[in-house]
Amino acid sequence: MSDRQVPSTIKDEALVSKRRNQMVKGAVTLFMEKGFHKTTTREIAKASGFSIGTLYEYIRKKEDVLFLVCDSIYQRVKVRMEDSIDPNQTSIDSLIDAIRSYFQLMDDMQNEVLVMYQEVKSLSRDAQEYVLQKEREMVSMLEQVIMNSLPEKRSEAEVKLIANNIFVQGQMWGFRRWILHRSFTIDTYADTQILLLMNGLNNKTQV
Amino acid sequence: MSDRQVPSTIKDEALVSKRRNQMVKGAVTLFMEKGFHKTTTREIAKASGFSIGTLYEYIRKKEDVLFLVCDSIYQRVKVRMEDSIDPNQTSIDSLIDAIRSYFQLMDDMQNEVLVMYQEVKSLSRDAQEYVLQKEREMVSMLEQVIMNSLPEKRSEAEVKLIANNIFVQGQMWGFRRWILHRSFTIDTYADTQILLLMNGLNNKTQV
Amino acid sequence: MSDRQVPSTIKDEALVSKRRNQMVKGAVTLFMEKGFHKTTTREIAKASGFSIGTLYEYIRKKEDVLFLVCDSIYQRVKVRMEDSIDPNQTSIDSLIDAIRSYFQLMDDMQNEVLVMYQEVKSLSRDAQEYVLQKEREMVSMLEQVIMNSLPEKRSEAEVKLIANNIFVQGQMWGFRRWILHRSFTIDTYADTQILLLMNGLNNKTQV
Amino acid sequence: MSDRQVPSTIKDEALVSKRRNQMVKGAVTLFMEKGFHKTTTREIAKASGFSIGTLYEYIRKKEDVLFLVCDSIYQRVKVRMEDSIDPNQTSIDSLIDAIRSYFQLMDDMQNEVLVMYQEVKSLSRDAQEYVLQKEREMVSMLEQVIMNSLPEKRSEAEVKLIANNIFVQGQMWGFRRWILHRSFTIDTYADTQILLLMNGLNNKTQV
DNA sequence: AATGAATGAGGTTTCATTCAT
DNA sequence: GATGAATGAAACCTCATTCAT
Repeated sequence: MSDRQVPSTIKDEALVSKRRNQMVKGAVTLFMEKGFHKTTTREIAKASGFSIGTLYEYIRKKEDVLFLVCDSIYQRVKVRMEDSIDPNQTSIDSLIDAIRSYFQLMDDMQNEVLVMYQEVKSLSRDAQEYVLQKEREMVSMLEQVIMNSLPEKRSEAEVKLIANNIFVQGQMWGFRRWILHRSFTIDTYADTQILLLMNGLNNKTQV
Repeated sequence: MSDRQVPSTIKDEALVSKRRNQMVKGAVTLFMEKGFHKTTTREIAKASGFSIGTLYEYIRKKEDVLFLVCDSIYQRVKVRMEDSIDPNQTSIDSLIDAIRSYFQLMDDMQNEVLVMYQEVKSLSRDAQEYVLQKEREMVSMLEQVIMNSLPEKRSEAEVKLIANNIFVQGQMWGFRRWILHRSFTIDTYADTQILLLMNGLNNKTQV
Repeated sequence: MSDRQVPSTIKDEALVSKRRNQMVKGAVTLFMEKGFHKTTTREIAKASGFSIGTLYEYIRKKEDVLFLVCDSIYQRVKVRMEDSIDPNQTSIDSLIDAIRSYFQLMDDMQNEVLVMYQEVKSLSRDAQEYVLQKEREMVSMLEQVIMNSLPEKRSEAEVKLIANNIFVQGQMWGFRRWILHRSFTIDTYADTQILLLMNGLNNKTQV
Repeated sequence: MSDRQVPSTIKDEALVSKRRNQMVKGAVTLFMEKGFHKTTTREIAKASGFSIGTLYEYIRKKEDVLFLVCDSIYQRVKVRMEDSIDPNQTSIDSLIDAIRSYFQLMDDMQNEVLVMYQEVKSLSRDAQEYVLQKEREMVSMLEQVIMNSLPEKRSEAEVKLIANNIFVQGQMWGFRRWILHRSFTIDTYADTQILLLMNGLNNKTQV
């Protein structure tokens, strides 16, 4: 669906999907290792299992690959978030569950998230806007959960900030792994972040 | 001092410093606009106010410019942090002051921090290690303040995490400006983050 | 076969051979006129009849062109030497024939030999070693003929020296043309060298 | 005297000579190691013991350095040849002595000769002509000795060829060292060449 | 007379993209 | 639909040479 943004000369839509999946899979690894700019289209083609000519039957420009990668990552993240988060729940525990499963997701997709994180700026304005929109949607899923789960009413800004904090803390687990993975596993990381979120520095209670 | 890592063919050290400052100033703007990879060395030279030949008298490779930029940013951030943070203070208020001035600093240097944030991965392994080390030092400054300011003893991991959270929240003000600046000024942002940090979600008290 | 030393991104081996022949042909002329260093890759591409991009599909570095040139020359020299020299002949006349045809060969390939002569030192250590090996092989062909043709047994060193003398005298016809071509044609040159070789200075006999 | 061909902005001729000697000494080593083209003017200046600016007070173009080097080598070779060769002697032994001392000279100046050998072609037409002239003069010294030493009258061409052979065999000791130095010392090399020259292949006599 | 900072033309090489087969 | 050879703009970097001090 979102793929409609990247036109292909190939008619067979199923084939287009299949080839693009190959592409994204190959490209993520490469982008992770060397970054978008240092990865050549030939390398992408090779990693995807077809020729450079074929690659260009399914995209127009190199940047399209990056867009496809980002899009696919967001798609997968979003699906998994929707699966594991029920915004209609109203208990504090449901918020905690949501956070925990989001952190777990960020652990599973560390590499992908890292890539996206570092390379979005290489997208065109348009594509960047599209991607930011996706991110806004995800943040507002978190906002929903937060609002529904908290007993006392909070200001909109405060809720936004909490959502953003959680969102970034999830990504942080990936992009600051060099410092965080020394002191934490994903589980202790989640526990400690939740503890801090709930109690701040003034109280010290077990979650 | 740190410049020793990038050799120059020019002997006059004062001149080297001067020229490199010009370079860094010019490069930051360019990197911000188009990213490191899309910025050409000739553009850097021009923005620095000298010829391409002269540029290469002060660096060896394009990557050196990026290193110089990162180094200079860290240097400036560090100096300002050291100026505004007194790790020997033991009151909660001194922690709050530290956070506030760190956030202010991140507001002032938004662009620089954003650049560094997005481009470090383009540095060589060595240079990256050097930069990460700088970051570790800054995080541990925050750890110090936290440890000294809190009445109750916290676990090392917990302190580390709080320090990392604060550190990243500062950067976040820059790299998520597209979402945060709609709801906050740097002051309300600082206030709210501090509020959350202090009280978490369980209590609602005025700072 | 020997081409395996210079990898190409092009898969069609026949095409690789064809294009490299074009390249060598074009490059020899240029190297002869201006030397390897003063010849630009763009000039080589142009003289070869294709674009600079295409040139680099068939080589990795400019030096590869030089190697290909040297290799091709040795190949051709060797083939012609093998065609015209029968190392199993045992008469003095067969030695004389061998020398005469070798000199004729050096006359035909004057330019090529000159180029190789002046530019081998621009090759990498490895490539130089490879080229010297080829030369050793050719010198030992001459050694064979000499040993088989002479009635009396000579010391190994003496045979080696004679072979080297002949070999260098052949090249000398090319690289000292500015002095030799005034007094000799290739035929009188061959005659006189053979005369000297056979009789030295003590006797004066007609060949 | 020959230096007049390379103008200098410096008036003090003694100083010019001194500086140029430094230059030549430094440059020969560099040219030997990396060749003329891969040696930079800065390297030459450094090896000469002065700055790049000073270098250009004593020459106009990089090529001048090469010319100075070649000129100096020829000068030295010529002086030594004139010292050791008396063209008025008429015995065969005096020819043998001349050859032996010329070969010894070529052994002493191997590196210099090799450099000149490989780099003359980088000189301008004019300079090349000048250098070839020097070479002609040296070859004709040999021609003189040969003519005066031989009992029977030889044709001019034959004498020329013998002189050229000897001349090139001397250089060959340097530029084919990779093959000749395995089987010979300079003394056995000289002996064997003289033996061959005298007796050819038909007779086998001790010198 | 000596210095060395500044210059910029020009070299090599890469790589996204096209298009004939 | 797939291939891969061909293209050339454009990038990085070097280095001979100049000239103000």
